Amino acid sequence: MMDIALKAIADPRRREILRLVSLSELPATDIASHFSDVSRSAISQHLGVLRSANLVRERRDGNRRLYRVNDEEMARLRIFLDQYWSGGLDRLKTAAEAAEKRKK
Amino acid sequence: MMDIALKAIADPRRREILRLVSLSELPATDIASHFSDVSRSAISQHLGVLRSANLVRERRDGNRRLYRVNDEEMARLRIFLDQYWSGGLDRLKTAAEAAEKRKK
DNA sequence: TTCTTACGTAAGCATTCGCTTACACTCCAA
DNA sequence: TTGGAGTGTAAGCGAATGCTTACGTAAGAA
Repeated sequence: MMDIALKAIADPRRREILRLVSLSELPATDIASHFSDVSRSAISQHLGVLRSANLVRERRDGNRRLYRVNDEEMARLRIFLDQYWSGGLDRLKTAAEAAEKRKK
Repeated sequence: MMDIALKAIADPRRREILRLVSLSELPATDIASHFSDVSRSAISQHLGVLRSANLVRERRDGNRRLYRVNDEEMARLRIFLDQYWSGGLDRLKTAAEAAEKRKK
């Protein structure tokens, strides 16, 4: 079931959508207009994927549908990855911090 | 370029492989024998995907090829996700911790 | 040298994916 | 009530994916 979410974020276009709707709630048209090289329908289908992965929430406002990121599901996905990768939040945290320190 | 890694971990079979080689270094045959419902060749191809995503390291030992997880690349992937999802490690950490606390 | 083990890789196939075009529906304003 | 704006969805298509079988190759063992 977490599989669907992982497949969803594996697509760069969908990650960009997630980034947009994490900054502010947006109607589908506005989201689509951010992608000049692809049709509105394609974006609508991407939104469908994100919706079925429960990574975005949809709210109706008259004619429009406003999307925003589902922070809770994102957090759940993150926890899943944490536990999967290293069997513990702590070990991962130190690994990430070490890598970040090395970067500086 | 992080795309390849994300696509790689989107597959449940490959995640299971990563889990195995994060516990201990293993020859390809041993890895394959963990999957009864799929051929050795399929696992070899999965290993190829993980290798080109730089998520595993390969070491030759005579006839065999020993695989282990590449912790450094995993950490890089994790940092990428952290920054992508919430634009900062701190906000993510608190969100994850809050979700975990809610779970208890 | 000649097997055998341990592997990667090529070819082919069914399924999935991301996209486009075309269409259907729901609001709301005129 | 008619029309346009905002949106999801069906159909179809080319490309990518995951799998199988078959083959190729390197490293010991016999």
